Amino acid sequence: MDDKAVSLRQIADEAGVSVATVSRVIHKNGRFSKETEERVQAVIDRYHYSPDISAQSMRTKRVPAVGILYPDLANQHLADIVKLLEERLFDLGYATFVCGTRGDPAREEAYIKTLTQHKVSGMIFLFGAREDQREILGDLPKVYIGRTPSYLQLMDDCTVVIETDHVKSGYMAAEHLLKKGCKRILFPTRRPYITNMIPGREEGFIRALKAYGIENTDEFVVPAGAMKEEEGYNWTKQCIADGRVFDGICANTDRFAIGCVRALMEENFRVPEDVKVIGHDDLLIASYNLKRLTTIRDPIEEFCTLAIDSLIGMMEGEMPACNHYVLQGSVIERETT
Amino acid sequence: MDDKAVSLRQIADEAGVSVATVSRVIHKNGRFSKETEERVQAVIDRYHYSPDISAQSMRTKRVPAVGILYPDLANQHLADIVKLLEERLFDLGYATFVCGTRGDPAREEAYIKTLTQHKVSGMIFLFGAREDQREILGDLPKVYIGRTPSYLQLMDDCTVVIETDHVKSGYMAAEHLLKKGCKRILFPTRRPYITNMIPGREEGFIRALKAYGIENTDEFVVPAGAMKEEEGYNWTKQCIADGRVFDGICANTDRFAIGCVRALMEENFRVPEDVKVIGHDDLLIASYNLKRLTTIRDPIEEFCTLAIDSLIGMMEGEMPACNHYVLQGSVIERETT
DNA sequence: TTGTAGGCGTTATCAG
DNA sequence: CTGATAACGCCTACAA
Repeated sequence: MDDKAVSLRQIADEAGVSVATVSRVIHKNGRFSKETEERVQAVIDRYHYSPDISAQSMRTKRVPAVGILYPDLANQHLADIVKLLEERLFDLGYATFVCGTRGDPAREEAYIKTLTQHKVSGMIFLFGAREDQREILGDLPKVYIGRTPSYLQLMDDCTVVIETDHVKSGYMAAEHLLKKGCKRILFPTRRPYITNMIPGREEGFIRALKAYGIENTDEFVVPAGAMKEEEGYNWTKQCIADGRVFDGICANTDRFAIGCVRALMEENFRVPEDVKVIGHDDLLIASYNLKRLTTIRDPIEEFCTLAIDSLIGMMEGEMPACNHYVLQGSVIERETT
Repeated sequence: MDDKAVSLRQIADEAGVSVATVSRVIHKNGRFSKETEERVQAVIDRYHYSPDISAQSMRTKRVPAVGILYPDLANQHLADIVKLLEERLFDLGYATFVCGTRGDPAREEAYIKTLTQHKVSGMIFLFGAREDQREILGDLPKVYIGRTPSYLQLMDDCTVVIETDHVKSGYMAAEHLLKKGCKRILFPTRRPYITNMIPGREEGFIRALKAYGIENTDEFVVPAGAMKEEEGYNWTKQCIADGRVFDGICANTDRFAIGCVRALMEENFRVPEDVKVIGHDDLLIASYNLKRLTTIRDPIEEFCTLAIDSLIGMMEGEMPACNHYVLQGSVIERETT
């Protein structure tokens, strides 16, 4: 009753049928009698038989596995998503390969090549497909979460994009502060732009300001560097040193926002009384900070559910019902606003 | 010059040699002339040929991939390790499968079965192999990081364990506080014990107290629940409510410690002046908290380097030079002590 | 040093 | 409904 090395052949012999029949029974392809099925199934169960993946993939050109590509797993937001995707995929019979591209196009390409060689059944890109890989990937099912690759003009039947409406997110963040009474909200903007950034949020921010009667929006968009704690801290200190007057900060990331809060408190501003701060991402870190951070959260569970459903569907040959989902983030109000 | 469907056969034909020769050249098995090698290699390069993994694994029973099993990727400590391992493995030619066991033995077993079916070349267990899988896994190379499975009595040539000396860690944490002048340090202990816990730290804590002349250690070990923020918060509030007198807390995790700090500040204790707190793990969250948390950090880079080196070695047929590495953590001093 | 040929475990085609 | 049998692409004795 040992699991090792039982082959289709042996099952067939044991059941007194041909390999073809066993194969049919396994794949429920019909064309076998009820009676044969039972006999074969019994033997399969008895031996705990399951097909050899290598042999299978040799003919089918496919392995029951998918690859997930992302810039960096040390980013908790991404780790959370990978976790959800992987666990769900496993339950559905797919193993998952992970690929930390570091946002490096060369590395991304290498990963794609490797995944292709491993004959994955599908791929999921998280926040960062750089190059146009449509040629190489052909009609392999793929899902892009979080961002629409610029080259993806028209959708085909093998790709689905799931993202949040960043303009809306930016708008919501700003509006949250405006409703709390802020009159002068600063928005740290990445200059120069990098692919990774989400300009939509800035646009949403500006729209919100205008909607609330603030016209000179340029004054409130202040260039910043990267979007980590360090930069948030320095940027805030600089704003203060420059004599800027403000009562709100609409940060692009929680990590940046956390740096802002620290700087503000060091400079004896009260948060949220003097300055309100809102972040983006809802990292764990956001809820256990200096001040629990108010933030905008992406609906990652929904991301993942949609992604898996779409991907599985495509991998099973269906056409995606929709190939561009635009979801909405939500405000998680805590102590900084 | 397209990459698709070039087979050994075609390369052989193109180069005017037999498939055997091409295979030998690829695997540098010797038994071919310098001249032939060049000719063959040229064709291989020209076609960007690389062997079909499925076909290869069908004979070799091995796929250039390893599986990493861990309880939960939402735990940042684990995500950090997975990141390091994966990126390194990829550079060495191995893809990586990830498996979130949720600490569930049944799930773990299912993952192991799947990985076996995929013919991984090795496995890495992070903080949590539950069952004795030696039977099933046979002599597959495996590395356990962070914890020695209880059943692993004697080491064989296909398994390596890498962990920190938890007694030492507990000792260091306590000693750090003692040296800072703490006289009454509390240690939250998990009751009842769960597999996941690391009793060694408690022992180290007790030893440190005794070494510093404190004999009634029982008084300072206070039962707690899980080791998250919530529990740390409640546990601290309870200690205060119970009228316990203390000037230090030696927490088992950063997350617990963070809850402690929050509770302390709410109760108007000054940190670190009135009470000093030290955590464990050095999560990102630790360095951007209410107060930047002093903590004990495991040498995860070293974990990963050793793990990869050992695993790769074993996968290439070498015997591990050492099969039980016991490393030391280190104190990262910040604002809470 | 090089080539031939068998087999790894499946799936799929094509007869019965 | 069922059974031979030919691929699939590679590795590796065994021969030459």
